[in-house]
Amino acid sequence: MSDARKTRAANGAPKRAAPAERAPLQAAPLTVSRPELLADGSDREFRQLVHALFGFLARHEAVRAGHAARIGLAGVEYSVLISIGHLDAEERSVSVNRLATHLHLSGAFITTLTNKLERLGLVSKEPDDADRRRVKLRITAEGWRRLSALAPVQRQVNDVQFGPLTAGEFRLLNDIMGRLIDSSERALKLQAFLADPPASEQAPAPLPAATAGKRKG
Amino acid sequence: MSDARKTRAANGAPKRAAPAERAPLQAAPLTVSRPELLADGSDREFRQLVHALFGFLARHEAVRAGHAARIGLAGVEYSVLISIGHLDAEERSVSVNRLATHLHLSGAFITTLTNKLERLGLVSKEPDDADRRRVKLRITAEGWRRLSALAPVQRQVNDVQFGPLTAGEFRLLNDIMGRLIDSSERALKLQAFLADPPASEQAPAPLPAATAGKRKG
DNA sequence: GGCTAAATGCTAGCATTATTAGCTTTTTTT
DNA sequence: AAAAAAAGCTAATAATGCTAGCATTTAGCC
Repeated sequence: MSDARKTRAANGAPKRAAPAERAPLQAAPLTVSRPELLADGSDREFRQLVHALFGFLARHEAVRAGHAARIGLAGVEYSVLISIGHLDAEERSVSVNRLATHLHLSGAFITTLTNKLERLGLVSKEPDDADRRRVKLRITAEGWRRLSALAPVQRQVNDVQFGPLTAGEFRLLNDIMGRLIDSSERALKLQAFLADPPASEQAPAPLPAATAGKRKG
Repeated sequence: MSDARKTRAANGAPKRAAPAERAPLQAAPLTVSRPELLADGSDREFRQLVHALFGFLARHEAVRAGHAARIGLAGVEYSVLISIGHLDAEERSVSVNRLATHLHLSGAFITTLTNKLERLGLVSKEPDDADRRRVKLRITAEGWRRLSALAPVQRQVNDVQFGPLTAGEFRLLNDIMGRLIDSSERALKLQAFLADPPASEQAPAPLPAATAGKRKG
């Protein structure tokens, strides 16, 4: 009853399994309502964008995985490595938790990854003298060597991946992404609120200050 | 030897573990070279964009997971469900493999997911009369019902998530994403080529037609 | 000062997500 | 008709990332 073909084969007769009441071809209601995002009253282009974003994400991650593979790492591991570099340059001291929030991953997972990178000799962990609960993460000389060796190839690939962008589009895209991150954050809060309203509060008050609501990891 | 704090605690003495030759603070070479993507000869903004893309896409997935949760599904399952709807509307017949390539997932995984959706009564699978190896995927009436029930909430959340976009930015973003998907595809091919050049071909001929090269899933 | 509470990171166990390999059935090619 | 290819299924397995519980250090409070 789970394999249509098997069912048919077993029966021998072409008795098709309950043709599932022909679904209304254009039954789908709008998934967005702002007029700026509708064309001729249809959300077709909007759905297209949402889908394209996933498509791009898959490829963007694949490119990262490719860069990472060049120095023997998985995609996330590579992200952890360079993020240590960036945070170290900007903030002068990188802890496990700092990195975890930066990358939106759990502390435990960062622990696992940084331990592996330490074993590989790409990252060093020293106790932080100011707060000895903390660990100071740093890229080792060997770590920098690997990143440097990677750069020439990375440059070629990145040039192709972002080739179609003009300087203006590049700046605008950068700007748009910044705004979309913020608005997505707000959307997530609203979503959590709508999924789990604080009881006795039916009113669809837009933008609640903050709601607990269990959130998936 | 993997836990800096433990080592220290065990020793009692503050002997810090080999301070890891102070890494050059700005040793990182450029990761992109096109002048359109550089500002003052630095790739800082470009790195920022790459990072922002991951940040946004992570939240975009979280929003999808939230929508999905409303009808008791995981993020991918929801994507499979609506993709069946879209492909069915556009192409009139959706097979497992068609869906797999559309979503960039393996056929086996699509089989698993669609079987679950069938068990849940949201999707129907009938043997394709034209080619009986194939299965015709369809959203059931119940599936449409769930999607319709979801829509009002989805609309509110999507309006917030994409709130900052003007009509012009929306169209441009849509256009840019389309181009970036194509260029990313090309970047992946180049990357595969550079990782595994067909031997005896050292010349860095840009844009090879097509190379086999094992690719990670 | 001493007791409690909070914060940091670690380990272990597990859930989810998605792939590859091998099999059966049907279709296509020779 | 036989061989090769294509579609989808199952099983085993890999990668990814989380939660729970623990030890150590720090901060707050009386």
